[in-house]
Amino acid sequence: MNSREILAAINEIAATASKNEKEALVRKGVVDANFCRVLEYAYNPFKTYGIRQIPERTTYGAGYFDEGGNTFALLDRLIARDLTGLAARDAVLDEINRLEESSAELFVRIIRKDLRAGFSESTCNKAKKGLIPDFPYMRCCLPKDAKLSSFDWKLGVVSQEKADGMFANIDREEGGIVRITSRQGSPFPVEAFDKLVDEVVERIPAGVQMHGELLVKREGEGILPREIGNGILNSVACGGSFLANEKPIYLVWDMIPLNAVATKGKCEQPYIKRLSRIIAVLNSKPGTAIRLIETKIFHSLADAYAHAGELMRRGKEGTVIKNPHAIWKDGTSKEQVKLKLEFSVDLKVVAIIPGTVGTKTEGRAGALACESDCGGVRVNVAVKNESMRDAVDVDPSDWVGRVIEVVANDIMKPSESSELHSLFLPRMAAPAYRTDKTQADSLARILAQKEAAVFGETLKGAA
DNA sequence: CTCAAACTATTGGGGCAAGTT
DNA sequence: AACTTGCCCCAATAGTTTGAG
Repeated sequence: MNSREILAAINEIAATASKNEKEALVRKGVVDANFCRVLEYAYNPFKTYGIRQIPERTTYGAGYFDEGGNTFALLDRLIARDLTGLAARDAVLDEINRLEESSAELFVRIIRKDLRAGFSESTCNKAKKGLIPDFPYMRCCLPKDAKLSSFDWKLGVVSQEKADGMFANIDREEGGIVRITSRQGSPFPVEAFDKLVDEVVERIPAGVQMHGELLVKREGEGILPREIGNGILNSVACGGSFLANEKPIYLVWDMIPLNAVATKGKCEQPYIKRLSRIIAVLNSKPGTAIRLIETKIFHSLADAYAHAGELMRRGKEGTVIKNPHAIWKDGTSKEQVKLKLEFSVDLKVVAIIPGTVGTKTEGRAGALACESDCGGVRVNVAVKNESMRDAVDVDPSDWVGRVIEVVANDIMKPSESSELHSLFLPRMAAPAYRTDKTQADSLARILAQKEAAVFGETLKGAA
């Protein structure tokens, strides 16, 4: 297929509502090498182009991909950051101008990493196994999606700190190779983690993958807060290194055989058994960089909530509780549940933020810019749902000045990037503004709301 | 026929590095 | 030197189809 035919095929998939039919069409497409290549360049997470503001076409060409030009070679140069900044923008504009309309559209969709056809990486891999690299990961659910009463409270439910750092897999392969990777599969440079790697080789049996949280410890200051620690880890991930007085700490909570690490993979051994093994492994040889995350066993939900409350009062995010029988699987588990801080506040809408260019909300309302009564807190909150988006678009002025209820998980203090307070994970409580209230909360009241939520968890736990 | 699982798509904040002005 | 952009991490939630019970 040439690039014009490929866009036609993609648009046909976009026009098909049924997921099964989409998959069937993708299956038909992947027999073509060029079609595969388009999927790969669009959805392989390691192929990124370093350019978000894509220039507008200035002339109309007639070319196709790799006919009269070299589209994939250009994409490769962008991936390699051989072309960046204005040079990248110029080269992309030249290519858009060289291509005929459909091909140019396809080219732009690839750079945006979104073919806009209602299918993505997992459908690609169903159609052609291994086409897009993916990284097995078990997610927690929230209490509203779990059946906490079915947990084996009699045997004991595991309650662990929800560490506030950076998730990492550590693989110890049979050959002795150690790999540290992020949730998105990007490798951390092991050279920077030499002491941790030594400890893995020394203490951890071959053929396993551990799951845990990377934190940074600084001499005299202890474990650094998320923003600082993750900043250092981001820098190390980009080729930097730890200072002499800084060292990575790995708080581990799971260990599975490497052969379970696969798309839709499973490890049927119950969590309580995996946990015992981690404890046995760590106890058999001493070390300081790899530690079991804070772990307790409880026999009632009230006690589990009390533990979450205790950690929140220590400034932590909360806990994750796990059914002792929970298996490990790639996907969202209903047997491990996040208990974390959440509170709601009232904010005033000060402006409408437009939706992202290139998405279905382009040219429509995307989010509401909100402020506290005193102006000390400022945060953008996504439009709740489509009917609300319709309402905002019909009469934006009706929304500005209104008060909305916003649920959030934390308050971000002023920083280098913002002189105001902000909220972490803000979302609207309901798809409507409040009709009973015209005054927003002040910063002081918002801080108090958060404190009340922390205290409230304790009360709930004690009840 | 109902409900939950699976998947895709939209939105949020903070910090770093590299590019731009 | 100051500012901007892109990208990494951390997510929650909506809306759809599908398939299990």
